[in-house]
Amino acid sequence: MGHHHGSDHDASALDALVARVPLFSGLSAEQIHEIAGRVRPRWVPRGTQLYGAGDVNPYLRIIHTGSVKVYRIAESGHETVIRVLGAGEFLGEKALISPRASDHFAVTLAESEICLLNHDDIRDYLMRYPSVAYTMLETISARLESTEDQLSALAGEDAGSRIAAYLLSLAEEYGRASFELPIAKKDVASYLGVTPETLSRRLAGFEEQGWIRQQGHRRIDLLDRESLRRA
Amino acid sequence: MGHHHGSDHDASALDALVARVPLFSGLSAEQIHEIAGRVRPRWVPRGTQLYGAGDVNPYLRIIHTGSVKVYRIAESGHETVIRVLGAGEFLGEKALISPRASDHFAVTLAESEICLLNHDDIRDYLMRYPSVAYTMLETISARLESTEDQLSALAGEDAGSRIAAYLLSLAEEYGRASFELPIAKKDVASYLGVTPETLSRRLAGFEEQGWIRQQGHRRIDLLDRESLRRA
DNA sequence: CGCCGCGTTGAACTCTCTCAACGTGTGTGG
DNA sequence: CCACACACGTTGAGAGAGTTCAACGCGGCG
Repeated sequence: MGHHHGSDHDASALDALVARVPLFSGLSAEQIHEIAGRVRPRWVPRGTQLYGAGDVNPYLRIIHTGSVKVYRIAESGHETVIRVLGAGEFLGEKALISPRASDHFAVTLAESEICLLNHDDIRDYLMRYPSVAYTMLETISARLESTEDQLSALAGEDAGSRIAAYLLSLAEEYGRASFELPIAKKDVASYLGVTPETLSRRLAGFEEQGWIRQQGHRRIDLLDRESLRRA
Repeated sequence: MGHHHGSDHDASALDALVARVPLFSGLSAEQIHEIAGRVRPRWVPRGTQLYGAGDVNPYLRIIHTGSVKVYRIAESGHETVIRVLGAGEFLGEKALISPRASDHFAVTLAESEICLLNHDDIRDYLMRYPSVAYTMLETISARLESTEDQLSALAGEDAGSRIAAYLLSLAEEYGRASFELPIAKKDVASYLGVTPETLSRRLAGFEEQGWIRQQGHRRIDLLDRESLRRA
């Protein structure tokens, strides 16, 4: 949409940008303005690696538009997608709290507008504004729960169940039975702890059963949610 | 050791108990005393279920002595041990932050002295004492990282590697090559995402290779860490 | 328009689970 | 204090789900 790659916001637009970030939702206009003064928004092209394992990362990153894939690479070389973050979400908080070298990777999945916040600044806000700390606690806690969900599903459910559950959760999130996968199938596969081949075969199986319909490589229609739920 | 099951602490002993909790390590003596006044320590027998899925849990629990196993049960019925908490650690914070019904279980693995803190009180401390919020953030963030570790290991490493890595992490934690498993083998198996049979076979294999030695059902000596690391 | 990465399909393999039987130790009650 | 019981742990054999390796078609980005 014709954005320049750089800071093309004037001061009030920047305030508005910061005000839309859930992490700062409890703050007053003055406090928002203070933070906006410390913030550096950047347009980042698709496919950019924000950081990798071993990097020291003195920034908290806030995603205004676009999306970011966070993943790990096990010693065996296997890549696991941990989560995908979208507009309003942040990443890089781990280094803020326990400043060891990061062991995960982050890459943009689409062109994204991302703000960088200095760790020292954020730590200052955490101490001065309890609502910021509390909101961050809420967010991290929700991530922990979701990661625990993935873990117990991986340990306890078979591939078909995990895939079906994932489709149902997408449908619920979008409020529709027809939707596009938010990430490439290979990333879905990694996120669900299966190989792309297995994902492909299971989806083909679901389609054969008449439970879903696939159009192109991304669009999926759920035709029989009840059967999927029982899968 | 002859403890009564009930509150057998006098006021100053209670202060000392609270002062030893890492969550409150940043607070002054007066602030500790204030919290101690709100706290109810309890002796809980081994094997007691603290809460289960579906329970609404208006308490943050702090473990003074003993240990607690936190686990989930997947829809398939499969039990997954998420983590084991020991002295100084807390549980029940999820309900505090997003008060939905809990979907996990907690049970004491040994007789434990546990404090109950009202959610309303804790929320109050979080807002008034930034160091409490910050320490909680540190803790939850470390748990998130450890859960992500489990997840990527489960998705990317085979059973032998996970077991070897677990043994090595125990040795590092204790600072010795000889140690006792902190939990029963069946719980270790669940934590590592394998069946007890597989764990037993792999440990027997390690022993056959001369990498470890088992004594009784709990004690393990690491004889060749380098080989374990390569497993 | 060309190319590379993604997705799909097939076939063989293997790791782990499942089911079953047996041994062991720990805690409890007589 | 001993006997028993039950949960835990071990070992064996068999089955199955998912992976791996390979080839091919397609489509989207440059």
